[in-house]
Amino acid sequence: MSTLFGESPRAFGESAAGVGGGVPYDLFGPAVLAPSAGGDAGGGAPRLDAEGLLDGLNPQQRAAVVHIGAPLLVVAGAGSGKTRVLAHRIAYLLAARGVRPGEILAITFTNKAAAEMRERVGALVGPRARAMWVSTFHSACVRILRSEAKRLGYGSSFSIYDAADAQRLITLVTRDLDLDPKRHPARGLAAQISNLKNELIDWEAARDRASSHQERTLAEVYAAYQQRLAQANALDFDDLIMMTVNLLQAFPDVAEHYRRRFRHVLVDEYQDTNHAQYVLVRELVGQPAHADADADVPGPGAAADAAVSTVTWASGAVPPAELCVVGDADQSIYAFRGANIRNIVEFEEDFPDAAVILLEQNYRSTQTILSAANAVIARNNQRKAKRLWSDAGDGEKIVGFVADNEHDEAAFVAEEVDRLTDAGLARPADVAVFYRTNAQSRVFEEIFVRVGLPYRVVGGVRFYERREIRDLLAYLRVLANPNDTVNLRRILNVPRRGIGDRAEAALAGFAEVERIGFAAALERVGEVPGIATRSAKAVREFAALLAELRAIEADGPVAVVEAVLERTGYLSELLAEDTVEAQGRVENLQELVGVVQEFTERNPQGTLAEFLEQVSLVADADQVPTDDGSDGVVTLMTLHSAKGLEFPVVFLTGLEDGVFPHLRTLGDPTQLEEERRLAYVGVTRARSRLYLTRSVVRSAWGQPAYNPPSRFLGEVPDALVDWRRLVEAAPEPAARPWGGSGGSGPGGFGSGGFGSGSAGQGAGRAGGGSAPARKPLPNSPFAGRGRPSARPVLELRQGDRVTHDSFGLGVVVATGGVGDSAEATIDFGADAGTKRLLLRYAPVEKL
DNA sequence: TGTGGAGCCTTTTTT
DNA sequence: AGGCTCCACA
Repeated sequence: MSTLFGESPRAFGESAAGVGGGVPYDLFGPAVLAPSAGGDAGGGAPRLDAEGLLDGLNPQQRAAVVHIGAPLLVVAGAGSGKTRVLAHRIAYLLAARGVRPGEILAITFTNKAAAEMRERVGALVGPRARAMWVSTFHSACVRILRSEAKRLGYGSSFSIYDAADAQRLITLVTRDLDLDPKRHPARGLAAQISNLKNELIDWEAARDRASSHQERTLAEVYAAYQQRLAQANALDFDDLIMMTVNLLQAFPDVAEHYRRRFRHVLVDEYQDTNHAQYVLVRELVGQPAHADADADVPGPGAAADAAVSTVTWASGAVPPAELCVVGDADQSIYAFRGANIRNIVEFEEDFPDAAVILLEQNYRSTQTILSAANAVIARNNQRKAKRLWSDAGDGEKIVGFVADNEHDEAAFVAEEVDRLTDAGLARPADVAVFYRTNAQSRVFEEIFVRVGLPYRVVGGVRFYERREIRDLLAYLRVLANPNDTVNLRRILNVPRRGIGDRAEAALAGFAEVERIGFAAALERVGEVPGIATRSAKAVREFAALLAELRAIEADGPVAVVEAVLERTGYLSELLAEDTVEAQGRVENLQELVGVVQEFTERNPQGTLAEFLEQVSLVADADQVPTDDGSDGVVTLMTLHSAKGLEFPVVFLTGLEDGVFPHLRTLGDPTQLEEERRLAYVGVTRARSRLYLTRSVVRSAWGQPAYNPPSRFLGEVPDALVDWRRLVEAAPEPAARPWGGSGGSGPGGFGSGGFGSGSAGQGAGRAGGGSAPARKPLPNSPFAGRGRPSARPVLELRQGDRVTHDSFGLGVVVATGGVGDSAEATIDFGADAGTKRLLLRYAPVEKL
């Protein structure tokens, strides 16, 4: 096969250290595109021994596997073998209960989880597993929507818009509506619309319930946005779920079709479901709404309440499918994007005859690690009691380390990995480094590159979000769906071909007036008023280029991709640039061509549209390196990406109040509890060795900040931790020795330690007099830079009352940062709202 | 129409 | 510190 690059692209699994992002590993496995034929394929599967499937399971696991009938909730603590239970339950259904594979629908959140489930089930039941639907919420919905799109007025080749596409389209909409982008940032609007969709509130309902000016504007944007999506034959991520729900509710025959088909619905990570997903599951199961179901749901209003279930289930209709959900409320870490912990907490109210099985035995970690996890999570108030235990013994103590600064912290991690590998105690592949925010990965990368430690960053600047990749994909999407306006406008002048903003606006205006699509307007440039002759010529050439590319589509995805790169001049422009950066972009494109080739090899009949669909539904968590038994690489990722994984050695870094827990959550007990669950997730990823590290100084926004130790550190019992290094007392007033007297209370905040600690220190620095006792390190952000403030920075604590020159009276709800970067979140009441202010500048006085 | 610099805002986490 | 948008200029 001829490639544009001569050499065939390197396999992406082997990217060298430093290649961040990357491509998900098993995205195009044949099973993903397995024929959707129902029924019992592969009759030659091994005859399953039902009893054998129960071997090696503990009594609770066994109960979950054999449970029959009523809806089942399996509360699965971290490491309690839930994937095993799900896989065995599915196999057991086939072996002992005569269920046909086609009757099974198993839903996960990530492709990786789906792939793993598919593999585990496949190992138990053989090729018959192919006939099951084992997929993510989103792919399952896409599959349903593709076959039923016509009913919703969509073409079956609809595009899927990810968050970035959605935001772009919203920007266009706000421009059309003449909204001030400062007052109405697309990002915020996108988030709000997403929230509405997660609550199954469509634009009409949003319009009807809008009571403030803000809400009316939002509804207006929502309506216009939805109209534009329809014009582009596109659905955004949230639509995939909401539209499927709408479909099932609006067309009883469709609902019945799927209910007849799926007699067993299994849902993984149930604690992460949002309202829309919850309703989707109910609709699929066909669970009859019990008398007071509506009353039970503290939904976002009448619209959502009414949406809970339209299922009226009379005799003669399909009986409800068997439902089995698995989850752990303590690992709910996605409330910020609409996940509703209520779904799992109130499962028994939703399904009155439900059975609940609790899995508390952990097969992953040492008791030391579990005791730490239990102690931390116990501080959360609103939770059902659950204590993980293990018979694996105590194992190693947890190692604590206080670094001088973030570079020092990263160096410690690198040295420690080095030490463990030299001693034969671990391979790089056994090690994971976790942090709260993606930005924190950089320091680790710098050090790892320097010392030659192989690593891989999961997430961060994602492969599919790089500009060149998005550009190329935009071309492909336009070819697959000519109405995809957002992507068409993206590539209109990429690479530069002389079609500027002005020409674009003229085309858009013409399309609007003529009520035709943007693509159609291109074809009629001649009639567009106000367009420069030169631009019109460029547009004609561009339209011809698209036609030319479209003609190649029949030759398969690989040919199309190569043609796009060549004939658009995209590649030659990059090559001509001759910079390191451009070279990197070329390599990325090369990698994408490799992905397309791989897709084609695995799916010889695969179309461009199918390829794009796979790509759209990729997530960060899907790119975790697989352990192939080699030494592998160290994995760097955020705590969120870490869920569901396990590593023999885990470094939990950046344990500072303001970093983790994140600054934005400090003032809100509910959000703090979510942060604590995140800590719980992080700790429970570790099998045998856990490191907890923090840094005294950390540069953020180019400014050094002293952050107090994370409150979570104080929640880990002293006896479990071996502090490898503590810092002298100086920068941290002795108010709170780490691991000391229990830290702050449950959810406690500002009770002593934290407030006084940070404020006192702030005074020390800001006053310019008593600098921290520690001398700056050569590479410290302080080196050679003394920058005392012009005036002492105000010391504030939570609860302080203040007055602001323009906002008036307020109350401090949270503080963070120290010295020049000290800031406070202050609630100024109904008029001004809550503001986050940099105290160095803010005209605030303490009362 | 394209370019370059100044100034801005950013950072939560993402299916 | 870095990436992006906006504005002034070629």
